Amino acid sequence: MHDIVFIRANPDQFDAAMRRRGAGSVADRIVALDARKREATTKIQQAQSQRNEASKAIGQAMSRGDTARAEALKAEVAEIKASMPEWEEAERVADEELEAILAGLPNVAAEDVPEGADENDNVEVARCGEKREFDFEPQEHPDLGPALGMDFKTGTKLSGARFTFLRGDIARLHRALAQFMLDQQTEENGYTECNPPVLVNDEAMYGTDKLPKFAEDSFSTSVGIDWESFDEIVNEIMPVGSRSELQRDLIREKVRLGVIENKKNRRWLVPTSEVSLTASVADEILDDLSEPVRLTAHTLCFRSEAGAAGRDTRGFIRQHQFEKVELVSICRPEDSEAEHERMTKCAEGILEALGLPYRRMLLCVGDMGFGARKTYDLEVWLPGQNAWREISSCSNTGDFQARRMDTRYRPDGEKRTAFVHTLNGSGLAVGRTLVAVLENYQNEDGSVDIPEVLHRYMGGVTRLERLG
RNA sequence: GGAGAGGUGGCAGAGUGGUCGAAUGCGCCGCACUCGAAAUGCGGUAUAGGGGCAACCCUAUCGUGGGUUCGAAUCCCACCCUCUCCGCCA
Repeated sequence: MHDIVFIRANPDQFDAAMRRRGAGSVADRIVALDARKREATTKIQQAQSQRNEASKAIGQAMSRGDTARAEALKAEVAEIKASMPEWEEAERVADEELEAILAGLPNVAAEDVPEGADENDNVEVARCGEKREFDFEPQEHPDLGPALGMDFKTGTKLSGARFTFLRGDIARLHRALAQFMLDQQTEENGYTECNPPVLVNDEAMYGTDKLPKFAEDSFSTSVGIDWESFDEIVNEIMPVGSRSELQRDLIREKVRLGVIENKKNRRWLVPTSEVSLTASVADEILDDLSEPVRLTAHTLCFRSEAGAAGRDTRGFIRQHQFEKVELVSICRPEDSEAEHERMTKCAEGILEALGLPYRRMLLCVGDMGFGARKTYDLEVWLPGQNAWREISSCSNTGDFQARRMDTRYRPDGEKRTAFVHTLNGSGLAVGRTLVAVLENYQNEDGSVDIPEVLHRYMGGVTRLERLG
C-alpha cells in the first residue's frame, strides 16, 4: 500500500516509479479521487459539527423544559442532515475506487535494483562453492528419486499432478533437512522459532499483499455450507417461479461440491508462512525495535501454481504442497537494508553447511514480486539438470506490508508512530533442497550420500540406498 | 453442535439515551517535598483523518458493520471473537 500523502505531493515521481514496475500512469487518477474524497469528507464533517452543536443545544433546551426551542432546533438539524447522504455516497464511491487502485499497485523498487524485463536481466552478485566433477553422467532427480522412495505415482493417485509421496529414508532426509534449517536459524542466527496457523483469514492475506490481486494463486477453504446465502444465490440465478425441483437440487449439489463458493467461513491455506509470521504483528504498535524482531517457522505451504501451467511438471521442484523454513524480520526503516543482507546470509549459511554450490542473484525490476522493494534470489546448482534453480528468495518490502497491516513502532524518544519495515526470506525451501542434495550427492549406482551436518538427524543412516 | 455469559483506554474496571474520549484504581512521564530514595501531594498520559505558519480547531473511534434517534458506549439487527458448562474429537 502506498502513502497517499506522498503521491499527492510527488505525482510525477510516483508515476515514474510505477512505470518502472510496469504499471501505467495512475497518479492523476489517484490525486483526483483523493481530492474528491477529501472534499466529501470535509462537507460531511462540517455537517456533523453543526449537527453535534445543535444536538447539544437541544439537550440543554429539553432540560430547561423549553420544548418550543428544542423543536425549532430539531427542524434545523433535519435540514443540516439532508445534504449528508449525497456526500456520504460520494465519499464511499471515491474511497472504494481509490482503495481498489492503490491495493493493486506494486511496491516501488529500490534505486539499486537493476532495470530489466525478466529473469534473464537478473544480476549475479556472488557465487559460492565448487561444482562437483562427476566421472559419470549425473541423473536428474525425477529419474533418481523413484528408486529412493520419491513416489510421484502415488502422489498423483491421491491428489493429482504436482503431489508427491515420500517413503522411507528419503522422507526422513526431508525431515532432517527441515530440522537442521530450523535449528541453525534459531541457534546460530537468533531467530525465534514459531509454529503458526497455516489456515488464515482474508486480513492476514491482504496485509502481506497476497490479496486482492493474487487470489487465484492460493487455495481457499470453507466450512460446511451456508444455506442462507445458498437461497440468495439460487434466487439470483433462477427466480422462484421458474425453476424445477431438479434444477434446485442441481444448484444445491454444486454448492455442496464447492463449485459455488461459500465465502462465509472462508480461510486461506498460506502460500508461505511469511503470511502467518508477518501478519502476527498486524495492528500492533511495537515498543522496542532497537533489535529487529526475527521469526522463523517450518510449515507446509500451498500454491495453486495457476500461472505455471506446464512448467516443471516433472519432478519435485514445483508442488502444490511443499515445506519451507521461513525467515521474517520486522525492523526500523533505517535498519532494513542491513537486515536484508543479514537475512540473505542466514539463508546462504544453510547451503554452505550442506556443501551445495549456489549463486546470489539481484532481481531486476521485471522479475521482482509484487510487494518487494528489492529481492535477492539464491540459486542452487543442480548437476543433473545442469542448471541453477531458485531455492530461496529474500525480499525487503520496506513499509509496503506495514501500511497494509497497520504495524507501527515508536521511534526513540518521539511521541509519533512510524511504519515498520518487513522482510521475508526462505531459509530454505525444503523440497528443493532435497532435490539439490539428491542431484549433488548422487553416486553412479543411484544411491545418494547424506551430507555430514544431517547425520545427527538421521539415526545412523549416512546414505540413501535404492529400495528393493 | 447445544446452553449461558461477555467484549470499554497500556492493564483492571465503572458507566443502560444528552455537557462521556469516557469515573476510579494500577502503570507510565513531569514537578514538588527529600542529602538521596521510599511514601505523599500536584499535573500530565489513546489513535487516525482533515484544516491552520502556529497556538490550536474540527471529525471519527467504547469488538466489526448496519439501523433507530435531534443526539448512541448505552436501544435494535447481523457478523466476529473470548470465557463457562454439555456434546464430539487428534
